Amino acid sequence: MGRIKTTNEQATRREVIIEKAAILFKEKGFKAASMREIADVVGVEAASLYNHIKSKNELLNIICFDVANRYTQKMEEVESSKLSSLAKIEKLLRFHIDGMINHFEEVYVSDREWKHLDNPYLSNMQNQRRTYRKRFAAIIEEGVKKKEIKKIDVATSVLIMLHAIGGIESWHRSTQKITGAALEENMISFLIDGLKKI
Amino acid sequence: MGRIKTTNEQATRREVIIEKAAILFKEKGFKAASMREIADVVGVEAASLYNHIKSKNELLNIICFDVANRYTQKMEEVESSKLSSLAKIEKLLRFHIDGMINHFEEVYVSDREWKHLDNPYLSNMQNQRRTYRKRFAAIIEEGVKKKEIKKIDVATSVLIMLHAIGGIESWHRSTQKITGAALEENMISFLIDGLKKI
DNA sequence: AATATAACCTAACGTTTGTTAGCCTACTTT
DNA sequence: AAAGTAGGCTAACAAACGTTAGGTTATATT
Repeated sequence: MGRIKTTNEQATRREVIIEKAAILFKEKGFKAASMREIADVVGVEAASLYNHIKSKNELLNIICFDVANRYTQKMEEVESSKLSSLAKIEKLLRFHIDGMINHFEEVYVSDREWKHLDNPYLSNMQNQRRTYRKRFAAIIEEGVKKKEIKKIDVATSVLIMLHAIGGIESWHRSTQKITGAALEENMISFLIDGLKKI
Repeated sequence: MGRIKTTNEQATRREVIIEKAAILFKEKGFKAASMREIADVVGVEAASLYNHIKSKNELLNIICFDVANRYTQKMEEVESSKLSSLAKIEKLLRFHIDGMINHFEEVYVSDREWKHLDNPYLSNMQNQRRTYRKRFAAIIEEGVKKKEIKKIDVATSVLIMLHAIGGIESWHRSTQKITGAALEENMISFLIDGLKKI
């Protein structure tokens, strides 16, 4: 069929495959997307993919942990900063929103398809997600204690915030899109206002 | 293996199959859940399922449209009521939350697996979802115009509200659960406060 | 120009998938 | 008790899946 074309940004053919896989996983789901389909999009026979990757599941591993590691790193950065609790939450939210806007496929796949990871990656991811939510909750908790944030149920707010951002998916699909920047401001003002003392 | 046992609530064996399928679709996703697994849970051989249903996809159809029709019906009921816009939104939100708490599997599957419907059901569902969001947005829009709701970007609020409720999934998984009723009140106060004029 | 290696191909494998055909058995109705 | 039917079984199917083996071509290195 021909060789895999690498653009300037994508150094290796491996990265091209991962990128195309992420798009397909997002559109059809991990299980429904086949290696033959990925190969088609890449412009190559299915067997040829195995010169660059070990397995279909490795593709999912890479995508999921790329995202998860970025999130963990950001959390560490934010935690060790000297910002107010409210400002910390805002920073994390903006990071999430930015991720959903600019690395949509990866983030979307990581969020919805991680269940199909196999061990030990699966339990690893479960831990990482649980830990992340706890650290997120701890920041809100601290804000409430310091009276920077109004008294709310912490667990419920975490749940709302982290999932609300998933809604950006429908922004991607919408025909009359407002700009990404505008969306970010709208979301922040809705979510952060929900935490502010009046 | 033995016959399918029907409890008092579940009139038909068909309904038992659908219920078990919904649980499995939720846990593994539609594509990853096999007819043989469903059969196992039901306590029967895979081939026997076809005495009660036409196909695997029919199971998904039933689950998805059961939910979608309930939502459409509720929307009609709310639209034709004489409530304020804010009260209408609250009623719809409470309905969503209640659905996520008390009909978790069905609602979850309907929301995340509808992409695997096949035509004409797929386009039907896409229309129904688009329409629902539009009607939801129209209520907020009206509330803003009548100055019952504070000036916000309507599209963004719809997106946040409808997806935030999806977060109840993580409430189900959490070990130290607050009660469903408490969760409902917490969510409502967060989301509705985001719409109220101060 | 000769050689080494990376990248691709075809062909095939063993599984798993949804589904059908044909038969047997438990229950219901008469 | 006899007959009818609903619900189950085994066996098998064709298609699709992820993946491997082994050979061929293109590119890079010497």
